Amino acid sequence: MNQKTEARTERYDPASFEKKWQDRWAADRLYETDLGDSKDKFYFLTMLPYTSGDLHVGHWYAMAPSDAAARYKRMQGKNVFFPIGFDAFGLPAENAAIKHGMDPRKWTYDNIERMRGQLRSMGAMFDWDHEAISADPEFYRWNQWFFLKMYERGLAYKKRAPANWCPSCQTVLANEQVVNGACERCGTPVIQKDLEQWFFRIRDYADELLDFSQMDWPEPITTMQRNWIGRSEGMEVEFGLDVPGVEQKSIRVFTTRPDTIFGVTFMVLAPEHPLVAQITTPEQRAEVEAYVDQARHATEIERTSTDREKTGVFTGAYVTNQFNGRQVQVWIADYALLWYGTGAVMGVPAHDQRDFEFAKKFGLECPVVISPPDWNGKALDEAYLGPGDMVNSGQFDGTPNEDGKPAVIEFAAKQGWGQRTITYRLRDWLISRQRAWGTPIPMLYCPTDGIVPVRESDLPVRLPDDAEYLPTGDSPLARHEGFVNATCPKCGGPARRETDTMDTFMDSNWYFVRYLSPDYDAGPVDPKLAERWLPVDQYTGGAEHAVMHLLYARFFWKFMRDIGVVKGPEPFLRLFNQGQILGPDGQRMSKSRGNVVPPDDQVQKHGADVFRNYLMFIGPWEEGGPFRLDGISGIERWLGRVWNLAITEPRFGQEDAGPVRDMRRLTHQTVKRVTHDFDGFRWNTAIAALMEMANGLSKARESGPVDRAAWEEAIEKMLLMVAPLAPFIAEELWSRAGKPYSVHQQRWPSFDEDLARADEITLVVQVNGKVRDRISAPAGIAEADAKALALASDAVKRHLEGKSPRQVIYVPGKLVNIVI
RNA sequence: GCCGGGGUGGUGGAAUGGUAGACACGGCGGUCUUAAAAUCCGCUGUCCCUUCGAGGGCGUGUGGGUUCGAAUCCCACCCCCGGCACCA
Repeated sequence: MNQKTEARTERYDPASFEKKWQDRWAADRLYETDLGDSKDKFYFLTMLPYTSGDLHVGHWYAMAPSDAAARYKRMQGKNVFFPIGFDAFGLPAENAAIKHGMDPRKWTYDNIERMRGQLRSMGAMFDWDHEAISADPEFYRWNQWFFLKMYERGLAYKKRAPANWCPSCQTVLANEQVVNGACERCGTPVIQKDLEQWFFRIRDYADELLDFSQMDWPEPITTMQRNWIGRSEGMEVEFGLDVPGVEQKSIRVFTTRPDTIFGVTFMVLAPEHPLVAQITTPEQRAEVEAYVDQARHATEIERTSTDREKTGVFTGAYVTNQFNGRQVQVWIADYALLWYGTGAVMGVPAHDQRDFEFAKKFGLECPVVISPPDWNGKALDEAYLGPGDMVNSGQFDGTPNEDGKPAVIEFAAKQGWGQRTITYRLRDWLISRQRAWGTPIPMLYCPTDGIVPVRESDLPVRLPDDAEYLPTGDSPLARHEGFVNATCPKCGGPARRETDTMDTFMDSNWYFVRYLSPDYDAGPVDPKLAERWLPVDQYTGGAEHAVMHLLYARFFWKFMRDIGVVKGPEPFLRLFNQGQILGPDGQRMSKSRGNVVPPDDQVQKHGADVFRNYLMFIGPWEEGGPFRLDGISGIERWLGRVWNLAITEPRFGQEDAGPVRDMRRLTHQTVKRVTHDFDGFRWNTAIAALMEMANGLSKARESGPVDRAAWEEAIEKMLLMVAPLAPFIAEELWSRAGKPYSVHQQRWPSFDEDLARADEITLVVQVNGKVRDRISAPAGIAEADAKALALASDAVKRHLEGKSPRQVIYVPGKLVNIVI
């Protein structure tokens, strides 16, 4: 340092104060919410993290902006509850157990301990007193309780359903463990094996789930849910079956096109359809069996792909179309799915593209029964899907096909052949998992009493501490004698426990209810708190959950409402789905790809404030995208500038009205923009506005003395706006300015429309839609004046070339377009 | 394949019927310094013309359309991302 040095200003050094404030906030319990006071309550929920190990950039990307939004709500005077917990059951823990010989419980809880520390370093205002962990018996006990309630109400039932099965490992595989149709461990081709499994009747709620009117969700998400539920109205109709020795005398199909019933030339059964074995003729048997076997290896995506070459096999059997007495060949093809409709479809080649291709390939007839406009009676080149009059359709000839649909249904009903039916693409929810690290399903199998539920008073059914995880064929719990052997509550005799566990989506169905009273033991939630704090006001989480979790949770909420645990139609009033952050290579981050960006190094290097703001600045939150560190220095410079502006006073002095007005306008305009952007979760543009403000204040300070009142107002409002985004630096600067602790308990700054308004506008002048001039004009300029100003422009005259304008369009305060 | 989202400078992005490229990164030039870093200031889509004042053409994945005016709306196509029911 040389002797000439002025009092050197201290530089922005996050490491010097971030830890200090983190500890202070924790010691003061600054973020603890008084749940007893529900005045202006705001339940802000972000999806709970899975206990995968270390926190990665994706967690920060999800949680830092959620934290900023929760802080903003709090500054607006809401009593905000912002809890956190851990999704602790699942496959990765079990994989770790198998791979490293570790106890999945230890793996999970060690991860939680590490993640807690990392989450605290983020500076988020989580209320740790309400943490819930799904692997705690106090939590999963209520999963079991809910299961029993489902069972009591007939909403839980058992049936056979296929699961991925590796014949070599003798074990069930998750879809993730199947790579190109083969077992990831041993490479053996995976087959579908039928197992007895538990289901929840989500379809009973399908119509109610289609009602999105009681919540404010992004439209793409509701569209996806609507399509996922896939409600179709149509007809279920019987085709006569007469195969010697087969008891069943008809096959039912579901169709959304009853108007095309006279055009049926074949029927397709799903290869798994129970009738297939019975009706197949001896000559066709070998071919059919080979096809059925082959279909067991195909994934559903492959089977339903519309651009795949159609495959299928004739069973040798026929059914009768009762509408016209026509004999119709019965085929099997893998594009028919057993679970959808009746597992059988009628083939109308002329009016369904898939049927058309099938018929063409197998040389089946293709009679037209809906007349295309100006149809000449010739064969079609492709299926005709549009409207038209029914033809070749007996007594229905000449009926417009839309009227024909109800008419055909009515006729079928009168004849006793069928009826109007609604079917859904949505399937009942299979919740059984043949795994050890999950909630045990609380059911018993008694040789005398059959399936018997565990008594409520015997809950929780605890996971054993010493299960074996190595894959040897059975579910790991099935080999644990102490777990399996139980007593039947009905007869007192020996019984076996159900050894399957529940899908982990069960946990995420209701964890946000548990947060309210994680220690409550008289029920899943303290009813008083449920009444006061539910539903969730704002939910944030990854877009990848748009359908499954968010639909299951809505279903489960409605069930909880029906058993009186919660009130109201929907769990999440407002939803925001952020995009997914990808690795620098544009791929999903995963350890196996080696593209995981650990946030800890960055936090160490730049501080938590810089890192979280960088994530908010890189683009619109809903879009996500590849993560690169390229621009982080821009955020560092901006916060450095905020720091300098706040800790070094400018020269104050008397000033002209103009610059004072300009500074106040900058302040109020920025508050307006930032408020608006925060409301829409547009962090990137909010930060851009704050950067412009900081740049503007720097410039004002450099160019001479500034007005004290305007400056102090600017700095104060700027720090308040920075507070939700960068909680550490805001607190430090607020405290240095001698203002009362804590900046996070202050009110969000207000703005004045008049002060925010610009005095001058730039009037854009176009000739034939091309910009030719820009003229500065007073903000309130009248239309006639604006047009006159535009026509007087030299640039405009040059482009008019003497021609006179045909039309002059004026967009107030913005633009004049002269059309010639 | 189906459902949903997206494609804009060298890079991340802004603008959702009215000035394309705000705000940043990077680059170039300057200030300060013995020097470097940091800071601060200026320039930065592209091509043409230039008498150096400026002027003009092109430009938002591709092709077409609607409109006085299109990144924005409509139609067709291409590519990328998410989901597709046992990863969570």
